[in-house]
Amino acid sequence: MQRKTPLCDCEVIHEEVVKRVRKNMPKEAEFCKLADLYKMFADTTRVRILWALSSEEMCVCDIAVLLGMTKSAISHQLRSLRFANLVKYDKRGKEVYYSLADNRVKEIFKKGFEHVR
Amino acid sequence: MQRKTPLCDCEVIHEEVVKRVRKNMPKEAEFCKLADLYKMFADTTRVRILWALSSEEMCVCDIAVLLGMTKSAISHQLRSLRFANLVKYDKRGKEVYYSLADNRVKEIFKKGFEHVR
DNA sequence: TTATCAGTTGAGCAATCATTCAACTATAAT
DNA sequence: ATTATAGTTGAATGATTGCTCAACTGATAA
Repeated sequence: MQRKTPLCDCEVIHEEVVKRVRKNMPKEAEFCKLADLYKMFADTTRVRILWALSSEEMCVCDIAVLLGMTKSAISHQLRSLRFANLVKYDKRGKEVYYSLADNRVKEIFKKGFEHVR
Repeated sequence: MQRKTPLCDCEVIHEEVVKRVRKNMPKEAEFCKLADLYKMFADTTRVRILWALSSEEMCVCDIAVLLGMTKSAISHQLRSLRFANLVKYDKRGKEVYYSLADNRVKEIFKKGFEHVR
């Protein structure tokens, strides 16, 4: 994800435009965080997991059955989602129950589905 | 992005949960479209381009200068964004002016930034 | 204690992807 | 016509990523 700061290969054509846009531009770090957030929604498996958890909490096996995938694959993805603070987990006995960290996740979904349809 | 239909490696633990969730589950194609949409936001360069275009229309050179990248790199990304119907372009003389395809893009942004901050 | 099952983890692999580079098109200026 | 500039394109490359596999942890059941 790291990006070096390369030189551009052309002259400014509309200096005022560039200046104006740059003025309000969020910091690189903000864009990184934003991209990292959307990365979590940028994969069919993760998006399906998130959708499933937006209906109710589920354990890893349930999700694996639902999506027809291995526990390992699901667990790996849940790890990323946990890292991104999108899901929380709760170990009860042998099982681990996952649920959405907050309902802002649902809102992001909604916006997306609106656009897609 | 294609995904084969592999077998899961465990028994159902909560059959009712799985059934219930599966019942309202959107089709795979829907999730694919959603993931593809978010993929466009899942990269710092693209997200910065989209943000820039959400302020005003810009030509490729302007964007290249703004982001300190080559025209080629920018052009490649604009191509993806055009393919995803997120930007439109308008050739005027030697320059090509890009702008957002519609303002739903901005709304998606807003949701994202809300979450990140 | 031993066996079993839920879940995690790390290495490895194949696929995807962002950028570079060089060659190209098209428009404008001389 | 020639030259210069804006932009596009395709191949090549290095990095990232999603899944598999096998080994592991830790809790329950026998």
